[in-house]
Formats: sequence, structure tokens, C-alpha cells
Amino acid sequence: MHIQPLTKGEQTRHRILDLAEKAILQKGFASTSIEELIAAAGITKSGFFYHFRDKNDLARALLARYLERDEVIFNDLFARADALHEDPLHGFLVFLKLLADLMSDLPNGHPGCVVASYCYQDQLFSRDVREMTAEGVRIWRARFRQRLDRIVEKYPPKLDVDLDTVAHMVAVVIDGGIILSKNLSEPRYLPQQVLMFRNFIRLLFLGP
Amino acid sequence: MHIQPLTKGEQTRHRILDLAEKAILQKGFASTSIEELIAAAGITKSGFFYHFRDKNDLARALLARYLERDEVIFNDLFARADALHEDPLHGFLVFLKLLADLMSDLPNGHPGCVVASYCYQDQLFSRDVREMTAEGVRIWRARFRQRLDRIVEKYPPKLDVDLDTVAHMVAVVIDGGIILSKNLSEPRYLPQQVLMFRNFIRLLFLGP
DNA sequence: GGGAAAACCGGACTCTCGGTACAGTAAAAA
DNA sequence: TTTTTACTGTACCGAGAGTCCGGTTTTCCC
Repeated sequence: MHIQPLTKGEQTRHRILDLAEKAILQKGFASTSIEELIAAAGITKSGFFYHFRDKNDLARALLARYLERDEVIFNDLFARADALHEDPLHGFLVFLKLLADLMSDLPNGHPGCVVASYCYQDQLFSRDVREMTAEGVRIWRARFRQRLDRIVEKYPPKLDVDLDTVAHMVAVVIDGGIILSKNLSEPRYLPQQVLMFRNFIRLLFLGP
Repeated sequence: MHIQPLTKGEQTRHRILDLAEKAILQKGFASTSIEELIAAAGITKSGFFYHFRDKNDLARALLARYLERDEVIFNDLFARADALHEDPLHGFLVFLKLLADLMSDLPNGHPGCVVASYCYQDQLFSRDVREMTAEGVRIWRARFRQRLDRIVEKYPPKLDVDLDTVAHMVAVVIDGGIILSKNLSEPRYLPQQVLMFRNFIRLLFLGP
């Protein structure tokens, strides 16, 4: 797997997406103007519309890139965790620790979740974009559900719980933690929440 | 405590706020136009600006009302829970059950959290509005922290946890659960998350 | 180095939105 | 009845949003 160089067009496209993502996570999609993006990117309006059909197309591209990156990040974290621990439960616990570490390392705190941001403005987007966010959440659930299935084979849970709900909770804690951190301007709250969820997993499968 | 009748002006003001809240939770603040609100409320633009100085003032009033209502709802739930159980831990567990029930009873699912909605568009609001959201979260934390302090006196936790982080987690689970439910259009996921958090509290203070 | 495709530029056009100003009026409260 | 309260009506403005088209430069590839 080698990295192929980006064409000039792809570079510009990524530059626009970077600027758009930052702006959208702070002001929302509607109040992020195309004009401000092209001004910051150093291109003209026509240049923008060469890359994106319309504003909704920008939203779609942004979300697609965000979901792809998430996939890469989580695959990497799981791979690193699995390399350290063969046991499914302890692998998962290590993963959560790595995740919390990753979030602690973000200097200005987590910039925000595009999916969460879209969810409070979903009427702005076309149906296919909304379906993308839903599909993204389902993929998350499936990924963690798979891990949990392997855990319960070896560690019967101390309480009778629905594993899909536990799998959902990963996303819930992250999205809720981001909101908490943003609201109180305290980046450390997010990793704290992840570690508290980790405590829950420990208690649930391992006990005190 | 008796309810005093609303003046006509207060009725209109509330009607505007109702419409604004619903719209803002679906489209975001920026794309909720004053024009659409007055059309739906059956008043004119002048009527709107009689009640609110500008759009930011609308945002402030909306948030203030939301926080006040939250306070009333949670006071009521705690009062009902405390009436059933004197014990702090079991009172808290009953509270969480009542909260989950309340959320299950919302026919179209939870409409959304104004604080969470504002958080992904905070650059749109004046400093005082942002400070209000932060203060709202702090009040939440203080409320739950107080309960947890009373619990630990009687039930030493099975793990060494920071109680502020546990207190934060109530808001985290609710805000994250709302996002989950909205994204997958499945209202039941939110109460499920609350009950899963309840499981965590049980395991933490009571054990399996 | 030449041609084709990719990557943009310039500018114009239409719409909506937030906000202002101000004069007047109906209805409710005192 | 008088005085607030709660609006209506109209007219206006500047800013900015999204869109479109015809042209021009830049880059890539042979």
C-alpha cells in the first residue's frame, strides 16, 4: 500500500473540505458560506463549483471523507490493541484506553463529529446524505457488536444486557462527550467519559 | 403555588418560541428564518421585533425557557423517585427508570436538546448565550454530583471513580442517546441508553 | 512540444434574509 | 376612560447565498 501523489485538483478539493469541516463544526452547515470557503482557499466561486455540484454535494463529500477517515482510525486502533492482547475482552479494554489517549492528544480538543453536527440540521440535507449518516452509525454498531459477541463467549456478562445497546453506547459516549467538552471548553472531559465507559465494560464482563 | 393566566403577549411569545424550537432542532438556528416563524405564528415582522430585540435575543429566550423547563422536569422526577425510596442509591435508580419511561412516552421521540444543538453552532451566538449553555451543564453536574455524594456515603463504589465524571455521564448519555435515536430514527434507543447507564450505576455501587 | 483534458477565472443575476424606521391602530388592563 | 400592551402596514436597505455561462489558464500525457 503506497500513497499516490494528489493531483492539483484533489489538493484543492481537500483544502476546501478541510476549511468546510472546521467551519461547519463551529457554525453549522447553513451559516458556512461558500464565499468564506473560497476566500480562505484562494479560489473563486467558479472554482468551487467545478469541484462540487452544489452545497449539498459539499455536505455529502465532507461526510463521506469523515466516515472513511473514521474507519481508518478505528481499524488502526483495533489492530494496535489486538497486537497487544489476544483476549477479546482485554483487547477491547486496551482499544478503549488507546482511544482515550488519542483524544487526550488532540491539543485543542476534539473538533467535533460531523454526523452529530448533521443530525441537528438534517432537514437541510438531501435524503441520501441523511441515509449516509444512518449507515455510518450502523457500521459502528456492527463493528463493536462483533467485538462484544466474541467477548461474551468467554466472559458471561454480570447483568443481562442487550449487546446492541452496549455497542451503541460507544458512539453515544463519544458524541455526548464531545458535546460536554465543547460546552464547558474542557477537552479532558471527553477522554474521561471514554475511560468511564471502559469502567462499565470492565464491571460488566470482569466484575469488581 | 398557583398558575397565573398568561397575557396575550406572553401567549404569542410562547407560540413563537414553540415554533422556533421545533424548527431549530430540525434545521439549525441559522436556517430558521424569522419570516417562516411569523408566517406560522400568524403575526407580522413588526410583531416579532416587539417581542425580541433581534435573532440572538430569540436564541437566548429559547435557551432560557428550555433550561427552566428542564429544571422543573428533573425536580419533579427526583421528587417522585424520592417519595418511593428513601435510600439515595435506590432513589437514584428509580429516578433513572422514571427518566427512561418519560422518554419512552414521547410519541415521536425526543425532539432534541437545545444545548446540544447550540453547541455545534456556537459561533453564531453572543458570548452570554454560550455562557448560559455552559452554566446549564454545570447545574446538571452539580445536581447529580450532590446525589452521588450521598450515595457513596452508604455504598462505597466498586471502582475508584471520579464522581464529577459520573455526574457528567448523565448528560453525556442523554445527549448521545438523542443523537443516536435521531440518526437511526428509532426513539427507543434513547431510553435504552438511559437504562444501560442505570446498569452501570447498579454495578458500580451495588455490584452484580 | 503540442493537443486535450483538467482546473480554474470573471462577472452577472436572482432571491432571501436580517434588520431598521416609523406611523398608526385595536385590544386589553388599570 | 385612560393608558399601556400588543401589535399591523409599508417601505426600505445592505449583505450574502446559490447558480449559471462563457472564456482562460494550467497541467498532464503522449
